[in-house]
Amino acid sequence: MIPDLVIYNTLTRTKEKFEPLVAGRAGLYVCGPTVYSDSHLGHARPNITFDLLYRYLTFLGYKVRYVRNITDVGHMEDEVEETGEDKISKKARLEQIEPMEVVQKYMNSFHYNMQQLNVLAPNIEPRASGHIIEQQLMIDSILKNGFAYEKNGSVYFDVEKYNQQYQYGKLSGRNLDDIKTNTRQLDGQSEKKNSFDFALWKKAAPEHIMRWPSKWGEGFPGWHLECSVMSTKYLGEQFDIHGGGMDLTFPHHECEIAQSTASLGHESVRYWMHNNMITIDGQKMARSLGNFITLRELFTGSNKLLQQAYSPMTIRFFILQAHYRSTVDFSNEALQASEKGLERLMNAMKTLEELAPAEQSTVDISAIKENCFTALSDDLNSPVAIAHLFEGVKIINSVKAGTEKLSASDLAEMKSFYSNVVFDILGLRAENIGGSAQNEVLSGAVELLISLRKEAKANKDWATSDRIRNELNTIGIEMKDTKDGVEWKLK
RNA sequence: GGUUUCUUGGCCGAGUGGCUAGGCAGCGGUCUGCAAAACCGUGUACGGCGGUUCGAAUCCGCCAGAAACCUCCA
Repeated sequence: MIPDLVIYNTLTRTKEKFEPLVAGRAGLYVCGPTVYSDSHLGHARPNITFDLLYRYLTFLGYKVRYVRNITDVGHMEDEVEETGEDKISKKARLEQIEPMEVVQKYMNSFHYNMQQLNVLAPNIEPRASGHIIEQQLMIDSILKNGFAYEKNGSVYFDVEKYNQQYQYGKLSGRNLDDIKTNTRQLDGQSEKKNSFDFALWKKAAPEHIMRWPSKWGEGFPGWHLECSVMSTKYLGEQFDIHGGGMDLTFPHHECEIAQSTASLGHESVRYWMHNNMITIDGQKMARSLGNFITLRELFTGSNKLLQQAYSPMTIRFFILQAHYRSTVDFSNEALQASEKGLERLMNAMKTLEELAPAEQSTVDISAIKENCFTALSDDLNSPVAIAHLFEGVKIINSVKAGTEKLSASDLAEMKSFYSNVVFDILGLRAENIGGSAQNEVLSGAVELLISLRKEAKANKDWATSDRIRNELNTIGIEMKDTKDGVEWKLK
């Protein structure tokens, strides 16, 4: 009853049915972060998108191996830094600490942010610095196959030569002639045969902190090599899905294809998936543009652009409410809308647990279920799946109000369906469960105030009852009278 | 300049050759000592101009505007 999963393959620019290389198993590689500063909202997108994919594949019964790398060698900053030092060593200099200390610090904060967002850990999280030997071996094989050349202690990929035999640019829809006429001339490129050649191994300048020995001299691996190496090491020379941000399509993923092909004689990736960007005022949010909001700032509200703090689940829901291949524009209004929508959904989840079964159902729930899975199977259309969930919310609330009825079996089906989709697949979780706050002392104190207020209300002493509510509100505890008693939560 | 893509109601955001996406806000109502919340109901939009078609917001062309990539980037 769940339709076949169809995913959009950047390579063919069409939606294709997902057919794994090995029946029942799925191999997934996703480009992870370069850990040199705090993660921002933009980083949440691919991680949540591919977390959804991972969760959905798992739900569909695949045994998934999910590999997501940590880039801890650093990428070149040719334009900004004429010295050509990499991001990590630059940051290390600024903070006067070891490069690996920078890496550890921001890797930890990245992991923490991902946990907050309920992003599952990958099965393998390889680091570029831990695969220097493997990278050198791949360079060897590319050299041996004649698609690279050494110059002054650096090794470059020979794009023109590669393009004679294979097709450079197939992923991003470019051809070499266009690239030739349009590539900007950059400094320090005299070593390369052509400006569009890229480094496989780069000789380390004396001041460059991160360096490893090699047969070409001390240096460090090129920008694109780690992914080719680590994906095939852990998933095989050919594997199912490679994901990442759209901005990585060219040159990063294009170069990955070239490296793997030049080394192995064939491509490795069967389905390329790319998530779109998060924009702010219509422009891409990026570290380099300086228009980013870190996840920590979002969760605490400490950024001038933010009118309030937004919880991790609000951020997750916000991202899931847009299709992963569309841009999604940041705004306080949009996030507040997501916050309220999520609250409505989660309240319905709670209500669902409390519903009493009836003899017979007065509504058909099968359509919602089917529509929801149809949407998810259609290239992970989470916004449409969520829309169908909200149709169910209406039913749940109507049952609670007594205008509709659900049989015991339908009710059980609804419970498992909502739990599957909301918790397991979309990866949402309940937040702000006030009454059962972790802190028992606080709970006890608030319960006492609630009972005092109840007495005041019984005596129609509105001044006292309002005072308790208002002053708690000032302190940061929100108290609400509902039909079923008093609810409270930390704001 | 090249490559790719986008333009949907007050805001966000799906989708589609003919059948109300959804959320938020607004409005009306229910509930309530008050407040807040919650719940129910409610909106007929697809950049402009042409073309194809019985019929287009959906296909084609042109125009306008925007973005991503071409340079590290999620």
